[in-house]
Amino acid sequence: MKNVRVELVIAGVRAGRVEVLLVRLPGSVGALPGSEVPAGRRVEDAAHDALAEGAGIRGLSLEQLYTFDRDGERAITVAHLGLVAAERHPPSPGPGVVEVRWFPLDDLPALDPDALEVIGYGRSRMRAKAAYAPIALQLLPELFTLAELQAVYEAVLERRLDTRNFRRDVLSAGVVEPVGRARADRPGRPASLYRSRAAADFQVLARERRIARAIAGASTHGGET
Amino acid sequence: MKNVRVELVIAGVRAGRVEVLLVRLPGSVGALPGSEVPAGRRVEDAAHDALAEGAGIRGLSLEQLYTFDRDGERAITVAHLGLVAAERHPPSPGPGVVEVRWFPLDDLPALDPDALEVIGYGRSRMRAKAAYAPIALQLLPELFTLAELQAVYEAVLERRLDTRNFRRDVLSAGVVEPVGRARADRPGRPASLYRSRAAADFQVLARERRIARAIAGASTHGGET
DNA sequence: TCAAAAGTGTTTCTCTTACACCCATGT
DNA sequence: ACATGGGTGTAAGAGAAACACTTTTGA
Repeated sequence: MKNVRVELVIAGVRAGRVEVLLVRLPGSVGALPGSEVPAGRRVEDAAHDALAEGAGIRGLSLEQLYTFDRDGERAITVAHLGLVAAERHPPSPGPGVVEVRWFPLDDLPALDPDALEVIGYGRSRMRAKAAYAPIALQLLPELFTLAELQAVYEAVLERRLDTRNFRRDVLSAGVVEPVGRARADRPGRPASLYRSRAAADFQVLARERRIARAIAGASTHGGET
Repeated sequence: MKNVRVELVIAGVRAGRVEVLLVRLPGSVGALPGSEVPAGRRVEDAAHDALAEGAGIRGLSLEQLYTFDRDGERAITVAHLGLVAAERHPPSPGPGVVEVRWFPLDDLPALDPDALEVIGYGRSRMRAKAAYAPIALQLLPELFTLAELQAVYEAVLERRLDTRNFRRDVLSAGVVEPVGRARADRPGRPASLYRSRAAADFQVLARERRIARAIAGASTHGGET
């Protein structure tokens, strides 16, 4: 018998940076959203509960990351990863939570080292997954421009992509479709909007690897060795 | 509070087939080695214990696979994967175990569906890992021929590799070194023996991907699309 | 008319794949 | 001598990467 906890790495991308959701509990520094798993509750359900209760975010699809067992005494922690469009999920602190906020990965507040390790796992998984699944589509609102899509990939993969190659590959993969309208709010030529063709089913099968590779792997632009 | 179990997928390769270790407990069909995790024991340590006690195999490096929580009531199961050279680890049944044996993946005995699912996870992980880490070196005895190495990859990847490409890639990757001697026990030209240059550190870093790809990806020979 | 972002094809190169014959030994 | 498995190089093709200018809008 052991105490079992869930912890959540909820990741989004904003302004070209990957961000994670952190909560602050009364009298403590920042931490990942999480909770104890009650005796009769499934671990995955408890993860959803913790996210809903701690940060007011519901209906996300969560993926198990790793099970940590640090000391053998206290509890084991089953870490999960969730990807969301940050702008569309303004988090609201639940009961017993002082503050919930997005923090860029490269500008995290003071955190306990275990949480940092969990975040590291999340970041790796995210990057690895980008290589075979169109995760960027989960990180954007329903309508987006190809430049925004590219920016998400660049943030996740931490390298610059070549625009021409990227556009060619994404379009020929057929995972997005143009909505035709164009923004005209900012200076510069307005971009056409697209939406994911995958619609509801973001779960990409392994045999669709070719598509995923196209969308993920689009070539670099003078990257390092 | 929940009961926590460990279960182990111990995989080897023999005669060109991937095999897993199964135990038979009194009055039950086959099952994966495993046990409850005692309260004060780390999960990973418990996994090593279960393998030592159930099958008499020690000192293996184990990798966490996934944490299963099937019903929410009984227990959660943290599954692990271990790779071994089957010939070098003749399993011996521990106390309370009727029989321990290697079974080829394509010829498993009656098993409960949960165990099959865990084995499926192990098989996927193994195949995926072969793409970026030289796992085949863990599946062979200390000295081996390149033909044996190739056979292991073919078993794990479930496709045939082209001998010339395979040898070129493996040798140019520099992960093995010739020991120079040659067997002369069977008919045919004796093969030179090699050993892993990685010696103790089988843990291959991500940035060595190029090497790993070389050893893993060596080209197909008229495989299917 | 200028600043700002969007959009568009072609060429080079590297990596992957395909392929067939001679060599060394045991019987 | 022959049967058996070991060992070797090259050429064609596919996929990845590099590269610069024109277009459309707001200010």
